[in-house]
Amino acid sequence: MLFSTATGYALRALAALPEDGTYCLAKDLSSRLGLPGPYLAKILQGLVQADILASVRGPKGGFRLTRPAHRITVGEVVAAMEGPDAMEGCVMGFPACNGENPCPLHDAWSAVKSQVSSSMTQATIRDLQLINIRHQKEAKDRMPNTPQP
Amino acid sequence: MLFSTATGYALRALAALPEDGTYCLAKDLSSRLGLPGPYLAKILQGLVQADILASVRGPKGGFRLTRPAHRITVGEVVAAMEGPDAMEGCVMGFPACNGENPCPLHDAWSAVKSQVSSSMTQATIRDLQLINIRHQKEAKDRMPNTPQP
DNA sequence: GGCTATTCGGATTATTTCTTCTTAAATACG
DNA sequence: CGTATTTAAGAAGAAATAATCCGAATAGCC
Repeated sequence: MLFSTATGYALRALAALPEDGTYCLAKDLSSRLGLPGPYLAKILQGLVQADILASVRGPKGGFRLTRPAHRITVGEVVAAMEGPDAMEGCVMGFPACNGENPCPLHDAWSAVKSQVSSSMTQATIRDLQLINIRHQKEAKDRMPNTPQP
Repeated sequence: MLFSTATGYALRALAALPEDGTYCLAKDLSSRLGLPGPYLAKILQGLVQADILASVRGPKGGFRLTRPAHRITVGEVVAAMEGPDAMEGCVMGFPACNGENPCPLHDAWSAVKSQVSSSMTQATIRDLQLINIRHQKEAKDRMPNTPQP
């Protein structure tokens, strides 16, 4: 993966939140996604401080997005998790690599960076939600004889 | 960086080895490159087991490439360091992401992967050596009044 | 209003992985 | 055969990941 596991967890959690702004328990998220509960809780706290999530404690509390899902970009989340310049520097860590004296992967990587960066600023949490929805639908279609009420 | 620091160190060390197959000390490499000596030594050991380096211990010993630099690809080194499927899976770690149900970065990332992979299998250690050589030359040109004999 | 159950917030502690250091083994040379 | 040199391997430290615990805030109920 390109990013840290924590960033992956953050994105998966955000994509699993309900769209209607209902508060959602950290515990529910972790059990639903199969992620380590306490670790996820800490990640969610960080997202609150980054103003991506809002939290309320006490009964009926939990976490929700501060904005509609389509107003939160993937890039924003990555920046909050990994720091603003996560993709800087040479792919291979060569200090001598720069535009005038490029490493063999320099151009490929530059292209990659701008491509991924622009995709990240375009893609929103809403887009990620759709993956899960499609994924669930797909699973359902494969097994039409689901438990009846 | 795309890869781990250890992989970066490995590539930098390989690129700094003499071309003529002379044995080179781990200590020399680390001091020349400014890398932590013991850690680099361990990395070099791993490269020996991957049949990229050969080592001899004792006086006049050291490390050297098992093949000419242009016969060792960057991809081979990365695979030895990071495992064969270092770039597999979704960029964001989404389990639900696949070709039929892609995440918003899926296509961009796929393009990236094939681009970087092919660059990696084409680029060799020899190419990396050239960066350093150019880099040194450049530094020299900027400061023509170097110490005279 | 006060009590209680619920849920986040922060601190502390374990576990694993990554990095660095120390000691042991091997080789060449006198 | 002994000693200096150099890698090899295992031990120690640092950082990331994951778990646990208790305190603080909120909502609902009596």
